[in-house]
Amino acid sequence: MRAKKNLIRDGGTVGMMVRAIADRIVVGDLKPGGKLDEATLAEHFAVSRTPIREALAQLAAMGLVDRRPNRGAIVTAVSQAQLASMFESMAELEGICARFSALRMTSNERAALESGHQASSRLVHLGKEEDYEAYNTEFHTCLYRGAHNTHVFELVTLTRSRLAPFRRAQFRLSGRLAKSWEEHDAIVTAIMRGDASAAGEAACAHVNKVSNASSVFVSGSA
Amino acid sequence: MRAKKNLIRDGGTVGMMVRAIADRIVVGDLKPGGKLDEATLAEHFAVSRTPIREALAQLAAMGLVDRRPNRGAIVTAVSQAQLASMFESMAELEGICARFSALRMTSNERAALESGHQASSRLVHLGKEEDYEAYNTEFHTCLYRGAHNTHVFELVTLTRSRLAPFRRAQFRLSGRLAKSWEEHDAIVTAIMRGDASAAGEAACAHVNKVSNASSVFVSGSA
DNA sequence: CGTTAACAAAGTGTATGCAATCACTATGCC
DNA sequence: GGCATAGTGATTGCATACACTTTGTTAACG
Repeated sequence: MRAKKNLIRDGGTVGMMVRAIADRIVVGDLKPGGKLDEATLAEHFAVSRTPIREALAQLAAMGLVDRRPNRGAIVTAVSQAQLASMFESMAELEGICARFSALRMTSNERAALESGHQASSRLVHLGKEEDYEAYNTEFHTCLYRGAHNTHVFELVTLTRSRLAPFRRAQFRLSGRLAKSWEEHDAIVTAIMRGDASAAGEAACAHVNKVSNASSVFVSGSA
Repeated sequence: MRAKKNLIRDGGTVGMMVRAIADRIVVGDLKPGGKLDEATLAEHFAVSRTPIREALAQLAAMGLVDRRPNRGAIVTAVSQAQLASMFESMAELEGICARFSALRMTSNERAALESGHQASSRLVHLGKEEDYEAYNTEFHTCLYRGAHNTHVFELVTLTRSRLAPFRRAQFRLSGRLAKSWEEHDAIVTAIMRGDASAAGEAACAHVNKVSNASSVFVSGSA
């Protein structure tokens, strides 16, 4: 909540720059290991170095950049092992969310989850990757909210933001769209049944599939 | 100035102040909702406001303080619901660590875990609460490391630091020491057997017990 | 010719000053 | 008498200036 508040702080100068820099990192405009010169960034955003330093501090807290003492800040370069650990964590966290969701979701939340899921089947048949990706984010956010645990929500959101750069193009893999929907279906069905452990297993397996799909791009780019 | 810099060699000035302020929050010297005035803190640490601001930013990222735009920073006041969610998260995270530890701990790590655990039994019989508390921290850190997942380690460490203020006095409850050891024993035994699910269950249950024990103090103080 | 030490340049860390925003209070109006 | 509004005080946020650390290059010595 608090971290999110800092992220979404509209109108704030530093918040805007945080999002701008984070976007540039996620998009790949700034590559891992690339130097982030404070003076250059200050000139780019037409501000002084002080707010830039604040922004870099927040980005460092998010794990997107790495600040070395007296040696400047660089875009965080995640090793293959670290990436695997993040995906593994993500799978576990999603499993927790799905488990809790199966037990705690309100009837409204269940209805919204199911209706959105059924509607997304159209996107799959039409092959609308972009739209499905947008819905996918929404779907998972529903799971996070449905767990009714603010701290888990924070942790899973943090992890997702760190993984964002590596998950971007996962749906480009042929057949991934349909498989994703089937995996979602298993999760939704289990949640509707109130079967916590099945929902947890399904969500965990789903993320692990995404992990495998994304690792292709990682090894390809690195 | 130079003499002071020699003193704070480890981690830099801001890191030192972050730990100092965090300690004061954890100890209870600074109470939730208490205002953290930049000028006062700057005078207290004999530095300017700039590094204080950096320290507050890091503390905000840790979730220990809450920075309101243009309204100053206060010690984070966690609601009962948020606290419960954090304990629940902690239980799940520890469960994950124990599960992974059962599968991945090296023989050295297993030996260290078991020997430390057996040695701690002396502390229980002698009723050395302080020493046992110190060992307890070490024990759980072993579990976190044994999971061999850097990201989970980060998440669980973050959560533990946020919960630290509320877990301090848990061992003051009569009989909690012996029960804690028994719960540890169940975890260690399961890990030694390589029984992942049993280890996870045991660790999860252990933290939930701690949650119940700590909630007494929370409701008592608040 | 290789190695080391010193110097210079660049960039981060810190201090201080100024401007903008927010809370509090007092006064005027309803 | 209560509420709204304007003024004042304080505190945060940003900019600029300076000091210290680090790094790369060059020159001198072994």
